[in-house]
Amino acid sequence: MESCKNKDYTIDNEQLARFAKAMGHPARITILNYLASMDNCYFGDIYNELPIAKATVSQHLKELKDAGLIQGEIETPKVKYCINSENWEKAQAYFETFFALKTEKTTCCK
Amino acid sequence: MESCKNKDYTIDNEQLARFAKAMGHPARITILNYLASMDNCYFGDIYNELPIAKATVSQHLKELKDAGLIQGEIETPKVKYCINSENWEKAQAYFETFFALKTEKTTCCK
DNA sequence: AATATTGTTCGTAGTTTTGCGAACTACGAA
DNA sequence: TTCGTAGTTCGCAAAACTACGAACAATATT
Repeated sequence: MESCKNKDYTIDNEQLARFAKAMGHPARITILNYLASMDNCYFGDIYNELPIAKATVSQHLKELKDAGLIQGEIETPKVKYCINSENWEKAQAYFETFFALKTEKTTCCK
Repeated sequence: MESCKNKDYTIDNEQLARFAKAMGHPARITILNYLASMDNCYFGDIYNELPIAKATVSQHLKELKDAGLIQGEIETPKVKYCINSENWEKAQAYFETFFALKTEKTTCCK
């Protein structure tokens, strides 16, 4: 019957997935938690919170930055990272909306 | 100086990352959206919502099931999927708590 | 018994992720 | 200039992810 399956994913679903993917690693959750609750947010501090090599920390930070959840600023000789508030709130709204979809539903199976 | 870096990730951070990772693909977000808003949730319906092969759909469903976000039930000859409400709420709470951490903070850089 | 329906599983291919050490950049201090 | 500090980038390896077609299982229909 070949039903019309040339659907693409919606922009919103892509964006939510992007945020979720960025959060999809314990190191990155730890980083975000740390940044969300601290004022001091230098690379070295973050590195000390994590059980991984600094090269790897740098990579995770890059991914979070690419996803828009954090931002960095050079403060020679250190690098200061922090939450990107604008996108943080955007992400929060995305997740909130997403989970709210379910609310009043009855379970459909089992 | 070898600061003590044998920290592990916390269980909560691991769990949140697990949920986030499961949500980290547009196909899986689409599936969850669909299941969260429908009562009919057979494999075929889900398959028709997605621009990918059924083998791939099956794989994504398996990942969501492994992460605990959905559950399936055989209703010969079909398979009925739905949200796992208990874990859905757990995930919702995890994300809510996570994002709430930031609230009143001033931006720490830039 | 042969067919059709509905999904799952297998095997495979290509891409991405994760992680590390080593090399590198940029700057300040000795 | 040489050294130390603070991070990033490079190159590599192993593992995980994404996707597909083909084969398979389980049941219902002809």
